Amino acid sequence: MDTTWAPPLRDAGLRVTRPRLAVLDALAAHPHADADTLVTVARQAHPTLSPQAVYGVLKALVGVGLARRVEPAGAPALYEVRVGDNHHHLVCRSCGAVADVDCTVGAAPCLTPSDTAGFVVDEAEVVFWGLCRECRVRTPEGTAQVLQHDNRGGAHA
Amino acid sequence: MDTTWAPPLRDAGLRVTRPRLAVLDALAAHPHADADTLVTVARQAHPTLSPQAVYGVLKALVGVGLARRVEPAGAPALYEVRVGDNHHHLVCRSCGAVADVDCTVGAAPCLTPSDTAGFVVDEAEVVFWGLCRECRVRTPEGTAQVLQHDNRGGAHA
DNA sequence: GGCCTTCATTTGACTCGTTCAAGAAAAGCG
DNA sequence: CGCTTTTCTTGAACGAGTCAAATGAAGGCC
Repeated sequence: MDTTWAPPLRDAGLRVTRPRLAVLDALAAHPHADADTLVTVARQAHPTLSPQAVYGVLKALVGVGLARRVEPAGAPALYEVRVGDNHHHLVCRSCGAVADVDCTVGAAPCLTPSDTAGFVVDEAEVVFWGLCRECRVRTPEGTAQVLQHDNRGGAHA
Repeated sequence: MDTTWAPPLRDAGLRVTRPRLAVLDALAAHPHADADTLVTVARQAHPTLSPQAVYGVLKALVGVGLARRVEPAGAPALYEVRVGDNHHHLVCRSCGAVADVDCTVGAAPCLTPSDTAGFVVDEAEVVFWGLCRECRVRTPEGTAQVLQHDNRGGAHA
């Protein structure tokens, strides 16, 4: 599996190191993992790996475009290896689960705001908030409201 | 000015206090301010106001729907009083400036992802990343890349 | 293959934004 | 005007992520 990642790393001008391979494998196995999870997973391949090393590796990978960083409001940052296409994300308010949504590129009206206020836009980031199937089953009616955006105008204790 | 905010606060079941009025005024004057800015501004009306008080007030306001919290990746959270409509934001990668974008509600194809992977979506959050006019003038060609998302992999229109 | 330069990782401390907790003060009802 | 409840103050704590110095590994060159 190591050889799979070596060429992309070299092409990006990065050295091929054990920590980087371990993190990349961990990323491939966990498509939307936070730094902490990646430390845990990558340690199976490289037990002495430190959290800071993972942060460093991730920063390098994101810097050269081999990984992407996603930061849903109110949750630690997530990383994914799927790059090159601009897809978006579904985030569960209750458990934080993340799923990919393919962007309907081409005919994507949402990506060109009507009035750009003088900005030159180069990317549109879309986050869909909701409840995943499991959480919908577990919480009969909108009971759990864990992750951010819990502004319902309801009663207050 | 105080009387302007009192009714909404009461309607929401919140008491009308000096810190809350000060923060609301500060919010109205600075449409996309972070907590720190709000502390500074609100102190003009209420000099003894503490940062924690502002955090508390903001939490209460967001809780009842009088304010909205926005968290652009890589920057401290911003707050705004414009609620009730689902508008989106333009964020400048270089200076962090934020501008509102009216959402083409009604016919908003971006709000219904093709495959929801079992999620029930109740909100779509869109962030447009780019450069504001000032930063474009100041930095000839894509020089500055300060705020997150410096993955020059495959940005897409 | 071994040496050397350079880049990467380790280790540890530290910053920033934010939250938590206990007591004091103010709001609003009767 | 006094009482109850909410809210503010004060001070400490927390998690995620970053920074810096020193050790260690990667890979080009001979």
